[in-house]
Amino acid sequence: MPISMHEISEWYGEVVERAGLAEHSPVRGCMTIKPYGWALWENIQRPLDEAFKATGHQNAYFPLFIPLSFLAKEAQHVEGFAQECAVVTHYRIQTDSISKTVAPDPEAQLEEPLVVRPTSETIIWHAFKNWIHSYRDLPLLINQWANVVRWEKRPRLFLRTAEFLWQEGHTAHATAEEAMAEARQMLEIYADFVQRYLAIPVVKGRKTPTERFAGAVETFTIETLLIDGKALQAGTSHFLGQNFAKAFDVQFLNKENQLEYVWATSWGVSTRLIGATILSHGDEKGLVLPPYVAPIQIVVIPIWRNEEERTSVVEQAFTLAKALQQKGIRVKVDDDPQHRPGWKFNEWELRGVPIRVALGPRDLEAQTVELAWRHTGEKTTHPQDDLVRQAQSWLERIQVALYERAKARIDKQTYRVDSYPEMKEILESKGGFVLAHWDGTSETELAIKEETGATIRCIPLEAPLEEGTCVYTGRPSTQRVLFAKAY
RNA sequence: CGAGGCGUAGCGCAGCCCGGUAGCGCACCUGCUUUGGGAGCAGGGGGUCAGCGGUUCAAAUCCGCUCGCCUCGACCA
Repeated sequence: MPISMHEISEWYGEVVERAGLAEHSPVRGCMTIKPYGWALWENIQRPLDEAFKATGHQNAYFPLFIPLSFLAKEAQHVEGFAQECAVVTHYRIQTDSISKTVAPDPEAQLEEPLVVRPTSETIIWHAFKNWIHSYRDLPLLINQWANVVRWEKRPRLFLRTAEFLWQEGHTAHATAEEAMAEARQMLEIYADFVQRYLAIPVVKGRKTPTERFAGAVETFTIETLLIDGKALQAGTSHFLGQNFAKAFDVQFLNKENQLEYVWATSWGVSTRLIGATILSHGDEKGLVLPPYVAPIQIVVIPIWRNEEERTSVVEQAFTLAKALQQKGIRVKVDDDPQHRPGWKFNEWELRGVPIRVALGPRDLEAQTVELAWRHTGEKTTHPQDDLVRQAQSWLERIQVALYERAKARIDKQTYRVDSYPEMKEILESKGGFVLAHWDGTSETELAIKEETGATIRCIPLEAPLEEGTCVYTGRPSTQRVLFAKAY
C-alpha cells in the first residue's frame, strides 16, 4: 500500500484510468464513465433500487432544469448551493461560417435563467404541491435516479465531480415522527448496503449544524475512513422538517379537516461510492473489488503452447465458465490470443477481479485449476469440481474478509484522544478518525477546523454517553464526536 | 481563487539551457516464432511541437500574451 497521501492521490487517478473505470472529459470536472465503471455502478444501483422499492418507494423522474427563482424559495438552501450552480441563459447559438465560430445568440436569451439541478428538492416540491391534498395522499415516497451538477472548484474522479450520478429520495409525511422515522430508516438502508455490498465499514451519525445539509433540520450521515486516513461522507439522509413544505406551500387536510404543512425527508448516495470502494480496498496492484459488486467475479485464463492445446484448454475454460454462470456467478473467459498469461494476470489484478482461475495443459491432465485470490495474492490448486461447487461460498468468504480487513484498518486508524496537542499531532502526522469530547458549540468546531483542518464528521449514533471535557475549551461534554480531515 | 509543476504521435517522455533534418519507449498495422507472472525478431503507419503574436536567414528551442491540465491549499450537502 502506498504510504503518503500524495502518493495515494496519484495512485488513485492512475488506477481509475488504467482499470478502465473512467477518464477525464474535455470539460473540467466531468468524467466519462467507461463500460467497466458503468457495470460497477449498475451493480451498486440494483440492490439499492430493490431496497428502496421493498420499503415502499417508487421511482419517478424530474427535470434537469430548475427555474432560478425556485432555488431562492428556501433561504438556507439557496445559500448552500449558490456558489456552485451552473446556469443556462440561452436557447440558441449563432454560427459564423466565415470565422467558423459559434456563440450564444444574444437574441435568444431566456427570460428566466435555468439552473442545472444541484439537487432536486425545489423542483420536486413544486410538483408535490399538486400531488398532495389530503392525508390520504401521504406518505408520498419518491426516488429518482439522475445526474446533478455542482461546479466544484477541485474535482476528483468519482469522489467529487462537477457532474455526478446519484439517487435522491424525496418523501412527504403527515407527522414529524413519521418523517424522522423515514430519515432514520434510509440511513440504515445505506449503512447496510455500504457495509454488506461494498464491504466498507461506516459510522452512522448526525451532522453538526455547521455541516448540515442546506435546508435540513437534521442531517444523518454514514462516514467512512479511506486508506489515506481521510474521511468520506458515503451517504446522507435528511429530516427537512416543514422547511420545503412552507417554501412551496404544500399543505394537506388531516382527518379533522384542518390544513397542515407536510413533513419531509430527502436522502442520497452517488457515484462517490465507487471512489469509496477503490480507496477502501485497493492495493499497490490496483483495484480490489468486493465480489457482490464486481462486474467480473471470476476470470478464467486459458493457457496453451500450441493450437491443439489451445482448442482443448479454451473449450474446457468455457465449460467451467458456463457451469459457474449457471450458479449465478459473473464470469469471463479471457482467451484473447493477443496477450500472454502473465499480461492477463497483471491486467485482471489491476481491474480487481476477486478470483482468477488459470487453466493450462497441466490442469487439463490433472482435472485441476490454479486459483489466485486477489485480496491476498495467495495461489492454490483445486480440483475443477471444487471450483464449481464452492465458488459461490468462496466469493461470500472474500466479501466478508474484505469487510473485516477494512474494519481492522479503520479501528487501527481511530484514536480516542483527550488532549488537544495530541489531537493536532495525530491529524497532522497520520490522519484518521479522532474521537474526542466537544463542547457542542459551532465556535469551537470552527476554531478546531481552522487550526487542524479537521471537521466534525458526525456525532455518532451508537456511541455510549460519557462524561468528559471538551478537548479544545475544557467545558463539559457528554459524548465523544468524530473528527477527521475529509474529502 | 492562491502556490507549485506541466503542455512535443493514442499514452508516457527526451530534445529547449547553447535556434539549423522532430526523436525514444509503450500502444497500433504486417509477417514469423512464442504463450504457467506484463514475449522476441524484422518491417511499417502515425506530429498544426497547446494557441496567438514577436525576434531571426531560420523557432519545439529565445521573448510576450492567452488557453488548458495535474498536485497541494482555500471552498465544498
